[in-house]
Parts: sequence; C-alpha cells; structure tokens
Amino acid sequence: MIDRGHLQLRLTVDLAILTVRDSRLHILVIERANQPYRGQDALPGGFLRPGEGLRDAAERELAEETSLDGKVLHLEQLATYGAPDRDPRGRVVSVAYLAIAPDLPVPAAGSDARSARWAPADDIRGALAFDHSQILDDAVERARASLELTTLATAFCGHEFTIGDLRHVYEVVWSVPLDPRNFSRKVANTEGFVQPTGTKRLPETGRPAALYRRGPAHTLNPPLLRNATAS
Amino acid sequence: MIDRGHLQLRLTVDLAILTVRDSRLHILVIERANQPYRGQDALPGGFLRPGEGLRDAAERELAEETSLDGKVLHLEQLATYGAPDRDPRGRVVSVAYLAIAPDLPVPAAGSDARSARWAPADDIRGALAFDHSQILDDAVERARASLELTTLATAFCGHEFTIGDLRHVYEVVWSVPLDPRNFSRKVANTEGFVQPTGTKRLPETGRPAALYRRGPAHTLNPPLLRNATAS
DNA sequence: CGTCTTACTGTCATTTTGACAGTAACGACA
DNA sequence: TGTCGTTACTGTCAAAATGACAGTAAGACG
Repeated sequence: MIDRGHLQLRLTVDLAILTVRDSRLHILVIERANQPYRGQDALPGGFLRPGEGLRDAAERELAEETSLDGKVLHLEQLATYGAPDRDPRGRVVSVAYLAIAPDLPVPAAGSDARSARWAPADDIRGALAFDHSQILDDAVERARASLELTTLATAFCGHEFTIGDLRHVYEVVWSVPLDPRNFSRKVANTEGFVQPTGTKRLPETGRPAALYRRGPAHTLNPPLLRNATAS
Repeated sequence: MIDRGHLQLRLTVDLAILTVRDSRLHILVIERANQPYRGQDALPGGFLRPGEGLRDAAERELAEETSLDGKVLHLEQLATYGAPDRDPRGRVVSVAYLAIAPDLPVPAAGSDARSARWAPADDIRGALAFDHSQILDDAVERARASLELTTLATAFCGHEFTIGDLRHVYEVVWSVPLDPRNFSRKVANTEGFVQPTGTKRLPETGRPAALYRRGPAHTLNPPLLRNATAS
C-alpha cells in the first residue's frame, strides 16, 4: 500500500498486575534483560502477534508471567499510550491492561526467564522504564475508583474470604482506615456483593470468621464511597 | 516483513462526538465515500501520522470534522479496539476518543468533503460500519457514568447556561426525568460545580433564568447518582 | 390588572451515614 | 474449669442526605 500520510508501527500490550501483599499494594515488575533500559524495572508485556486480539495478547502475557488464567483473573483494558518518543526503538504504541490478582505465594517467574517480582507500588513509582510509571499511576487510580463502584475488591481476595479480608483490601488500596461495623453493614446491605458459604476460618488467635464468596453483582448500588469527608 | 513474532499494523484514531440536540442524544457520523462500507455511516477518524501523538491526532480529526478546537472541547480517550478482523483492509487497530460538544448550529462538514451530520444515538445504534456501533455503545455508557462522578455535563452546555439547561442534559443522557428542585439543591451544594455570572437569560415566555459558568471542580463530591431507586 | 408561563425557594418524613460500646467465640494458660 | 487475650460480630443514636411535594416570584401578553 502506498504511504499517503499514515504510519506503520508496532503495538505492544503491557500489564499492570496489582495485588495486596503484607498490607501494601504491590505490582508485578520484571527486570529488563535487553536494551533499552537494560537492568531497570518495567511492566511485563510484549508485542501483539498476527491474528491475535488485544485481550488475547493480554491473557497470553498474563499466563506467561504469572502462570495464571486470564479468564479467571480480573482483566480489563486500562488505556493506550502512544507518545511519539515513548520508545527509543521506534514508533511503538502500547495498550495497557489492568489485572487484579489475589495474594500469590510466589510470582512464578515467566517462561521467558525474566526475573519477575512483586514491588510495592509506592516504592516503585517513578522508577520504571519507558512511560510505565505513568501507566502504574493510572492503574492505581483506576483500581481506587473501581472499588467505589464495582465489586472489584473481591478480585483481590481468593476464592473464599472474610469480611475482614475484604475491608483490608479497601483500607490498603485507599490508604484509609475504615470502621469495621459500618463496613460490614454496607456490604451486607448491598445485594449480590458477597454470598455466605456457611463455613468459617480459624485465625491464629481469636474468634472464627465467617467465609464468603463473591456474589453475582458486578456494580455496587449504592456505591461505596471513599473520602467523603476529606474533600 | 520481518516475522519475529510481532506484527506491523496501522493505527487509526476514531471520534465519538456527542451532543444534545432537540432533547435527544446525538452523535456525529459521516457517510463513507470509499470502500469498504461505501455509503454507510461511520464515525469520523483517520490514520495516525508520523511524529503525532494519539491525542494530537484526535484533536486534528476533531478540527477537520467540526472546525472546533479540541483544546476547548472536552476530549478524553475512550478505549482501543483491535479485533483481528475488524477491518477488511488488513490489521488496523483503532484508538477511540470521546468528545463532548455543545449544541452546534451546523455540523460544519469537514475539509475532506465527507458529508457529516448529527444522528440520534438511539436510531443509529447498530447501523454503523466496522465495529463503530460497539464504540458508540461504549461512548454512551462512558458519558452516562461520567455524569455521575464528574462535571462533564457542563461540556454539553455552552459557555453560559441555566440550571435548567444542565438538568436537561442529565435527563436526556440518562433518559430519566429529574425533580427540578432537588436537582438545583444538589448542584448548589456541590462546591465548584457552577459559578453564577449575575446575568440572566429571557426565555420566549416566563421568568428569566440566572446564568452560570462551569466551576473549577472536575469531580463531583458527593456524586450525582442515577438510578438509585430503579435497582 | 389579571393571566400565562417558567424560575426559584421552603418544608418534612424517610433513609443513609458516621461515630461509638458491648457481646460472642475461639485458643492459651494457670 | 475458669480466666485471659484476641478477634469477630451486633445494636444504638444523632446528624446528614435524600426523595416527595406546594407555594411564591418575575417576566410577557392581553
């Protein structure tokens, strides 16, 4: 085809995989093995392949990096980044996806032998290669906003969780303490948020806590608002 | 082409330009002059040019189609669409932008001589070329959600507007009637949403209405929720 | 001056929120 | 067995926000 002003370029899919570990919000980063930004931390990602959809590519990268199924994990498109000079190798546009994972025992380094690790989001902010620090900021803000309006918080928890686990997710992601009683009331009054399993979990010490699964609802009505007073 | 697993492709930027006309939500569509989908309606857009950022391309297309300044109009990235078979001409990924315009007197056909017109979003849904019907649905849903949390509604109004104009935007976009008294109270109690100008506008008949400008706030705290009862 | 139309303000019952104290169920230990 | 320490859970109440509703004000027109 003749070049009439348009542009051939390459497209990558990058992943911002968030989880809650040790009462802090973490993101999965890899150490780059090649130039550019060799040795620096970056978000996992890779080039789009022929015949592959965007979400397919994101699920493939997710499986390679975390050995987890993208169809089970929460995975949503975040935004697309295309500044002309964002990649020194040439014109590369990146579609970023946001993934939410429960607390995994080990990052499960990918098949491409790149060293993957969980990094606290606050610590790594501003230290990532390319424009990945911007992607991280957008991912965290998207996660914070989604907690208000959707049941995204359950994606941070495992298959079964307690109300305290769920509240802990909100407290860590929002960086605010929440009243346990009011939080329980709010969750219980929101239809379809969680479903009781009837079983209990014994903590190391103290009274056993009832276990729940995620409910069928996706959006929270009414929403669970952060920061109503701080503004 | 070098096949090292990645893919060369082309990238377009498409625009979903929404406005409120005659008490209905409208979107700007063009009639395609070339194949594929010749003669069918589609969203305005075009290929990304070398050295051009994504938002730059969106502003350029916006200026070409509506003769309006993208820096003045509300313009935000919506989502990216990349199904392998979405364009019969080959692998084309599209970054969609959402623009919000006040009620313009005339669509101001673009410099490329394509016939542009405003179409009611409800009527045109499902009848657009490519996957543009999906983009339209996503754009409308984004607009509806943004009205709840941000001051986006002021972008639908002109420089100066009445509280009734603002309420009318909510009613049309959400397709629900709102109580004028409660709406006024909510807007007045939301700091930074609107600023009084001191002037008034005479309707054809009836009492003059006070005019306002948009305030400095961008997010609504507390939010203005739709559908609180319908669920 | 009355009438029509639209803009604006006020009241009140209900619901929701935020702040707070007390009870219940486990293990550990004496 | 019983007390203690720890965590999970429930109940109360005042303040704020919400939803439903009626009445007044300001223009044009006859």
